[in-house]
Amino acid sequence: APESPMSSSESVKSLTELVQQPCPAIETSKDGKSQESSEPPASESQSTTPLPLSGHSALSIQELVAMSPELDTYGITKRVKEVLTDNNLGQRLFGETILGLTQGSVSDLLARPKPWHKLSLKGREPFVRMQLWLNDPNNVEKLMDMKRMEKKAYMKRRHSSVSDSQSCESSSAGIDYSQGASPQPQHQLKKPRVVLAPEEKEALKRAYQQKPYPSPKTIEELATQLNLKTSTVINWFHNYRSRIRRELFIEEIQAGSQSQAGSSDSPSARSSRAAHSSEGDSCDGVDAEGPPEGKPSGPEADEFSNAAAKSQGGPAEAAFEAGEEALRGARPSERAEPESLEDTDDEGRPRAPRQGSPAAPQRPGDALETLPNSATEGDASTSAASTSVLTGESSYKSKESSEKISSVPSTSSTPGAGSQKSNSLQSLFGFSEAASSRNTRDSSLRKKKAANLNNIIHRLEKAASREEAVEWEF
DNA sequence: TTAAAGTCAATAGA
DNA sequence: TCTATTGACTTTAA
Repeated sequence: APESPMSSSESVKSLTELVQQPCPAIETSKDGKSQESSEPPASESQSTTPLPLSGHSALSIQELVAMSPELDTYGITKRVKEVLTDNNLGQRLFGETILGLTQGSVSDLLARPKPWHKLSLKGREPFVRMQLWLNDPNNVEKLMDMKRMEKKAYMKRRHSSVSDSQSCESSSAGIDYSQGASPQPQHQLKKPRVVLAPEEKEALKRAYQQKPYPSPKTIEELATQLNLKTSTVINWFHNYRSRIRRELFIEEIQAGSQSQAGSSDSPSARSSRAAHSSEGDSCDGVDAEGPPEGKPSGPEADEFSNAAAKSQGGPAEAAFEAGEEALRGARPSERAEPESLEDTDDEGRPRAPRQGSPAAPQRPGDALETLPNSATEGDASTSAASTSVLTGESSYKSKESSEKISSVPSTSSTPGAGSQKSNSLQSLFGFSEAASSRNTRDSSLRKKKAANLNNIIHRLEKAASREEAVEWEF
């Protein structure tokens, strides 16, 4: 609800005050973990608030989140990153003790924060925690203490080798939900992680460009062609869509922030606005949102243009064909393998094979050999295909590069640990250094938007040809 | 049921 | 080590 910059910053303050008191010392907060009960759903196993907040306060984190004003997620992460790096504190420590998240999640969160208004209640939680942490004058100190304690505990454990589960201190200290004790029997059945080969990724990306929301049939086809499990393909599309979307968010945010560097409105407002605008001008907000049917827009539609172009050929089929084509690049490698396709690929573990997913704990080496593919490169027979691959690839490259830039390096702003009260919230987004990368980003955005339009057109054509109901709002 | 959102956790790279 | 990436899983919404 908070709209005006003013109100948001003010409320931030109040929020801040609300929670500030409860977290005097980290250790206390630690032991205060009992109150986890407040955590509603199933997630209790992990994360569950080890956090330094509400040690005893009546407010649970959920409540705080619920009553939190709009926060400037980008600014918050920026400051957090600064504080962490300035004080040599790791994401793991921070994540586990302050956010109740794993390192990877923290990394992701810090690198690609979604705008506040795009976050669900759950998704806002970490940001509220970060804000609270930033507001805590002793934040760094506490984390340092934690670090020390962890180390001590570790040493102790090591020496006593007793593995009596790092009971005490750990609990008092950061709750090692890390791997720590592996309380239960080691999950014997660990599924090896699937690692998609670059060719496979390329093929999937191409397929995505043609059709961000492939039909089951297409997915099936892709899976078969690439010799991947259907679920892997499905997961890949889910993940890719969602990640692309986030990329767009940050690009928008950054673009927005720099375009109005000097403006006085609140950062939070700005960030959200930026995001909105993007959606807005993609005429349909289509972009980032693109739920299944209603709004297709594929965010990163970079190359959608091609898709659109070709799609017009045939309606529904187009997508499929596209998929087919997309496969070409990757296929060669698969093809090389006799069994790969149809050939009853061992259903037992359909795709496992390829990249070390199989029983073999996949090592780089394995992957290499398995993926023989090898055929791909240099194989004249595949030249045609590879050509298309290359084409596609180049575009990805550019996209990727633009993404790179987009990850703005936090710079100035208010580093200092300690007292960066909410005021910082207001000062965020003042960066101008980003300007340097602006052109690239702009063009990238433009490309994406244009691609979006193409995609829309494409889908409209499709829809029209099959007379399916369309409800596009332009 | 499907897609999105949010995470985990393995692992790739510095 | 630490951070970044990413396939898979879980929860939430529609």
